[in-house]
Amino acid sequence: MENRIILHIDMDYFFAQCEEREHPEIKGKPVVICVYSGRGGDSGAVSTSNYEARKFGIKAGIPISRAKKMNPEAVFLPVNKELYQDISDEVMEILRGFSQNIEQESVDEAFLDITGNVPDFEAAKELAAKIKNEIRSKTKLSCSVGVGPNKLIAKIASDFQKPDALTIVRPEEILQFLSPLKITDLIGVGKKTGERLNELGVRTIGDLSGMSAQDLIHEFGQAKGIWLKQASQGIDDSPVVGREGTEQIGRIITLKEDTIDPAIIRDAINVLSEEVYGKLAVRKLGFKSVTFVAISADFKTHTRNHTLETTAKDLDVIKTTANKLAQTFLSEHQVLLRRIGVRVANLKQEKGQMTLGEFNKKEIEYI
DNA sequence: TCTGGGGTCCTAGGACCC
DNA sequence: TCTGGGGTCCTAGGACCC
Repeated sequence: MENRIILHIDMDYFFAQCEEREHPEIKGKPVVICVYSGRGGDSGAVSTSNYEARKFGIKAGIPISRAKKMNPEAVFLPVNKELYQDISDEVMEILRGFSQNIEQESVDEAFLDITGNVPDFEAAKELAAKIKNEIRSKTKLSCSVGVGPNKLIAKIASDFQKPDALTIVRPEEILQFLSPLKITDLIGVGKKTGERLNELGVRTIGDLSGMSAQDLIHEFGQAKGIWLKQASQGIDDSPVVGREGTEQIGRIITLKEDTIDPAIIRDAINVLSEEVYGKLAVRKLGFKSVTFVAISADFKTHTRNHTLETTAKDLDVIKTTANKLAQTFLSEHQVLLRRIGVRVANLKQEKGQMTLGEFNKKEIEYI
């Protein structure tokens, strides 16, 4: 685990950049990719936006209606997942050409362990530049790359300057690099942890590294305390590992209106179950647990889970179990529901499964 | 200004077994 | 009447990420 060289590749404003590639006429304009909730009008949230839109304050997570007020002239497009998945496949294929030791982190991000491929960080920098060039020439898209001695540093580095950036952090530069950054720049420190740390007078990663492990453990518990202490010093031993497959598959939707009507909820569960089943079936996966997810009108998330005796694979099991769980939940809670979801987990490949290559091909056909 | 949808990982309490 | 400790699995909730 010592002296590794890790790359993190992060596609710039991915969904919006994909749309710019497909529709060159929108390039240069503010572009906003939207997830509409189906409640009519502009109900929904922004998934991502390009840099022109960000100048107006339009960023991921804000309501579409608010974004429209910030800039009514911007180009608003619905998400086109099939397009982004196809382009993602192109990018990942290119990356695989540079190193077999790859971990795809999301649709637009990946880690590469190039320890065995290059002698030092200077060579790593050249390789990273080469990767950026090849992605640009083959897909016409820009990305930002971070190079560091571990995943944590590589990821923070890829985020450090954007877009179209290349940032190298050598082992001896870690503390200098991290110390002035905000604590929320540390991957894994979000809003809640950030606020609690602020209350302790901690604003930068440097401040955090000045806290004792004991105090952090006292405040955040054993695992998180130790992790915070190590992360603040740029220590991260997690390996780059190819993820074999997903651990869970779910679908969640926003209801047309808030409701406690069991018939409406049942109908929605049946549709969601079928969609989850569809995803399982192409991958030839069985499941051992089913979860019903309910998000109430006040945006609280509730879950009801059931673990089966043995691995199942039938649509009917998903439907029946999810509906039973929903009934239990509804008998306990008289709250209006805004969104509901169905999720299966403890996934297991069925016998006579496909190879990974066959699986990838099949999935492309399915999409 | 009214809030999407896909995930991962961790925690705490209880059941159950040895 | 009082009575251990460890391990594993399950459930519900929460933080976080893209």
